[in-house]
Amino acid sequence: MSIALSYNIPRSVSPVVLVGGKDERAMIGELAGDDLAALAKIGIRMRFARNETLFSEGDEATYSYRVVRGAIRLCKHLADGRRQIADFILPGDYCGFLYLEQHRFTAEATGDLEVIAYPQRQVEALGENMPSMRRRLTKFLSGRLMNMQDHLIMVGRQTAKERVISFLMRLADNADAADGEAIGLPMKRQDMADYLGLTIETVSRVLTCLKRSRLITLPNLHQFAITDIERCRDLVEWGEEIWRPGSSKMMDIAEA
Amino acid sequence: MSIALSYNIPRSVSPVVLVGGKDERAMIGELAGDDLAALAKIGIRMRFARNETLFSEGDEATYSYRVVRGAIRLCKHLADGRRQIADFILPGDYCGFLYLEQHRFTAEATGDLEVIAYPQRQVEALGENMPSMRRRLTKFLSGRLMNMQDHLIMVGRQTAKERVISFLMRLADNADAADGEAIGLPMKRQDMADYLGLTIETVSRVLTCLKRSRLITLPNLHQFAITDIERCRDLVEWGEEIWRPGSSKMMDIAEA
DNA sequence: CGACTGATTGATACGTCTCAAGGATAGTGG
DNA sequence: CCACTATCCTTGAGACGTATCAATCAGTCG
Repeated sequence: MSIALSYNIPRSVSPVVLVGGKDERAMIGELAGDDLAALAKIGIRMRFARNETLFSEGDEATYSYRVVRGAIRLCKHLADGRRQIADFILPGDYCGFLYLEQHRFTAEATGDLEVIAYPQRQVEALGENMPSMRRRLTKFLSGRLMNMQDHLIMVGRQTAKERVISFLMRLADNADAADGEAIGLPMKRQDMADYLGLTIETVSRVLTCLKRSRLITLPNLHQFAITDIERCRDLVEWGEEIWRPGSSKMMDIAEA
Repeated sequence: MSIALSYNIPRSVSPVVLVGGKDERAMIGELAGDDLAALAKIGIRMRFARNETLFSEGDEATYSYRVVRGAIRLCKHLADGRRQIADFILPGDYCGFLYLEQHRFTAEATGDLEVIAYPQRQVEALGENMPSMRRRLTKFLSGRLMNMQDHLIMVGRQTAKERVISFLMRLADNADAADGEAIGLPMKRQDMADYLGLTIETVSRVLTCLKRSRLITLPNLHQFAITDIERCRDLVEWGEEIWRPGSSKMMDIAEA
C-alpha cells in the first residue's frame, strides 16, 4: 500500500538512499578488502559547508557517499516550512542509491562535512556483476527499513525525553563510546529537533534537564557524554516511571 | 546498482518485510504474467481472524503474503504497551521478506483476513535466478522506504487532522476511488490511532469533525467516502489555514 | 433480550509549542 | 587581541493540541 503525503509529487518511481550504520561500515570495509579496491580508488573526496545541498528532491542520483567527518541530513519539507529529517548519515556511514527516477527528499550538510563520493554508475555495475555485493547491499537496505521503524515508534509514541535519550544513545552506540566518553554532536539543535519531531526549545529544555539529572554532560555545544548508559537504556525501555514516580515534569527528574 | 533479494543468504541475517502498494501490484501482476505462473500456483490460501498473528518479532520468515481481503498491520511494541504501526498491508498489496536474522516487528490481522502465502524459498529462488525479478523487487523495497519517509513526516510534523486526512486519502488513492465513492476501512479505530501516532479518542473526534464539515461521510464503521478529494488535498498541502482562518479548534472547521 | 466490544462524546490534565527576551559562541575586521 | 555582529542556544510565561479518565451510545452475537 503506498501512501504519499505530498500529493503533488508525480507518482513516478524514485531513488532511495541507502544509509549504513555501524554494521554496514564493516560491509563497506569488507567489500573494499574483497573485490573493491578499485571502487576505493574511484572515490572522490568532497567538502561541504553547513546547509549546503548534496542533492535535492527531484535530482537524479549521480553519486553515493561515505561520510568522513560531519553529518548529512536527509529531509522532507511541507509547503509551510515544516521539516522532518528522516535520517542522519554519520561519520563512517554510507549513503547510496537504488536506481529509480528521482530523489524524493533532500540531502544537506549539518555542518562542515567531508565525504567520499563514488560515481553511481560504477557502484551499480559492481552490484550487477557481483552476487556477494548484491547480498550485502540487500542487507544494508533492509537495515535501513529497520531503523526507519525504530524512528517511527520514536516519533509516534515516545515522549520528548525518551526521544532525546534514544537519539543520544544511538550516537553513542554509533561511536562505540563508553560511559562518560565525549561524543561528537555534529548537528545543530534545529536539526535534532527536526529529526525528533520536536521544537528546538523542547530539545534544549530536555538537554538541560538531562544535564541536571546527571545523566549526560555537555562539555560544549558540539559534544556530549552519557554518564550512565545502562540507566539511560532502562529509561528508554521502561518509560517515565524511573524518572521519578508520580511526577513527569521537566525539572523533576531524580538527581542521581 | 542492482540490489537483489539475495534469498540464499545464510540464515544468519534477519528478514525485512517488503510491502507493495498500488504500483507494486502491477509488478506482481507482471511477474506472474512473465515467468511466475508457477509461483501463482504455489500460493496457499490462508485465513486469519482479527488480532491473529501472522508472525512475531523474532520469528523466522517462512512465507511472503499477498492480501486478498482485510489488512495486515506491521507493528512494534514498547514495554509499557505503547504500540506504533509502521504499515498496513491492504488488499492487493504484497508483503515479502529479505533475510537478516529475525523479524523485528509483528504482523497481525486487523480484522477478517484472507491472504495468499508463498513459500519463501521459492520466491527466493526466483529472485536469485531472474535479474528482472531482482530489479523489480529492488524498486519495490525502495518504494517501502519512500512510504516510510512520508509516514515519518506525517507522524512527526502533521496535526491530528492532517494525519487522518492523509490516511484517508491514502486509502482512497489505493482504492482508486472517486469523489463520494465508498471505500473500505478494514481496521478498527485503535489500529488507525496506532498508525497515526494518536489516541483512539482523537481519531474519533477528528472523524466526527470531518463529517460535520462535509469533507467525508461515514456510512458505517467500516466504510467512508471522501466528498471532495481536491479540497482534502489542499488541506493536507497547505495546512490548517483553509480550515478556518483564526481558529483551529476541533469543531471550527468551516461548513462547506 | 442482555452482555460485550468498539465508538463517541465530554471535562479536565498535561506535554509540547509559541512567542519573546536574554545569554553564549563563533566569526570578522580593525 | 578586542570589539562587533550574527547566529545559535537557553530560559520563561502562557497558549494550544492532544491525552487521559469517565460516561454514554451503537452495533453484534449468543
